[in-house]
Amino acid sequence: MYAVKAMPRPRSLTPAQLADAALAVLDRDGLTGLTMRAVGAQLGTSTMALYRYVADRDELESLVVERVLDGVDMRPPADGPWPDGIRELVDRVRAAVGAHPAVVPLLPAHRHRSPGILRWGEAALAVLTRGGFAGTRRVVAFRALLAYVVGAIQMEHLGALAGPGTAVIAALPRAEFPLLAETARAAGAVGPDDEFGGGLDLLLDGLARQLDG
Amino acid sequence: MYAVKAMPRPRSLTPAQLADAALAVLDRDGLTGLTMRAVGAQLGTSTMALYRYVADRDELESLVVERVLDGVDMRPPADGPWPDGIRELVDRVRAAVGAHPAVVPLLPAHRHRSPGILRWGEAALAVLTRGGFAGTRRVVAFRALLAYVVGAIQMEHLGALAGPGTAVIAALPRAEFPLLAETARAAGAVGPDDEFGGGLDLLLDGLARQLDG
DNA sequence: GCTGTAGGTGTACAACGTACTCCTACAACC
DNA sequence: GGTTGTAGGAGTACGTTGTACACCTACAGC
Repeated sequence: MYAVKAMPRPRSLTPAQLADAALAVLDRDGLTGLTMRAVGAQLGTSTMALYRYVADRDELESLVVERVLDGVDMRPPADGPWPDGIRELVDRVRAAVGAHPAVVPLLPAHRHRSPGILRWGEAALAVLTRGGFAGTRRVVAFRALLAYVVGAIQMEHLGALAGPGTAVIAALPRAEFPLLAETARAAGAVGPDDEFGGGLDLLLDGLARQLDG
Repeated sequence: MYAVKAMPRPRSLTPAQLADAALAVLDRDGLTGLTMRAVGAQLGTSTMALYRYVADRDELESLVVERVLDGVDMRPPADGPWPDGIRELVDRVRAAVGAHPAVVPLLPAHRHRSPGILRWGEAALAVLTRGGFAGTRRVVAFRALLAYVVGAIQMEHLGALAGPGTAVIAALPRAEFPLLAETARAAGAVGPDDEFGGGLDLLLDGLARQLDG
């Protein structure tokens, strides 16, 4: 292996450039616009050149997810009450994802393989552990937190009740969905941050109560 | 309009048959296998005949979602403590979806338009209202509940921590993700029901605490 | 310079959603 | 019971997707 006869042409792209280009396409044209051809055009290369960097479209999506999560500070906040630490961690991913809403549909599918999401999980577990959670309780707490965050972020970017989506529901047949219509109207006074944070607080309160009891 | 000259050939399919066929394809071949051609073949009709019943593939998916939710009892439980009512409602949808796991990725996108999901929301709001929630609090409670349910169901069927997905995480590099690895091992002792229900209980505890305080 | 390697390009194909055109079968009339 | 108008169903065809394959190309090392 040490006596290599010749070295090939060096790569003209970095994975980071590829990820940036794909993210740019995603931000501009949405998830349906994220095609191999579009990313190739964005980079000024052929479509097939991308396959020297990723095995398939799925891997390209992974690259995008990772790129969005790259800017997130994944260090667990070390001081302060543990619920504040969780809130901080949650807010960081929420902000990062909010800057690129089109990645939202990709998150559930890439949840297992994404190093970024795994690092976030590790940080969240560190905070929970510091708060006193261990064993089965920690498993359930962690999963509940993840479920809420995943669900709430999706709700937020697929038409929140507080937001443009409200109008749709407010126009529902009153007779059939009286409570939904009423709730949709009341939701106008609740901002996305209050909605997201309020739900998280409910979960954190439940966790705190479990620690006490 | 009353003197119609001739009546056309009657439809040979019912929407229900179409929904059943699509659901059968979805169950058998997964979401990627749910194509117009496959559903046409399943029904023994041409592909294009489907377009007499649905405008496009998206509408076909709506039909499938509705079919899955059709069997769910959407009447809000009228007696017993309100948290038990919520648990009951949540368990019903979870069971229905669990019988057709491949629909899970469709749920977030169809959340707004699906009459079935709307009816579920109305029922959940009825229970929350009976429990004493109103105004802004009810908005936040409802949204938090929905976020948790949507998120938890997706986590459950896209590889739960307690479940087959555990193995993937348990194989993580220990040095980099010590807590995740440990949690994955501990998760082996937690069944999916305990995991799902435990998280829901945390949220319900938070809600109950809010009502008291 | 020569050369071997891996990078980049172009072509091609199967499968998808669906627009368009034609044929067909039935209910309502004489 | 034949005729007819209507909407349903079938067939064909097109643009777009991911990607397999075969080819050419440019550079590091001799």
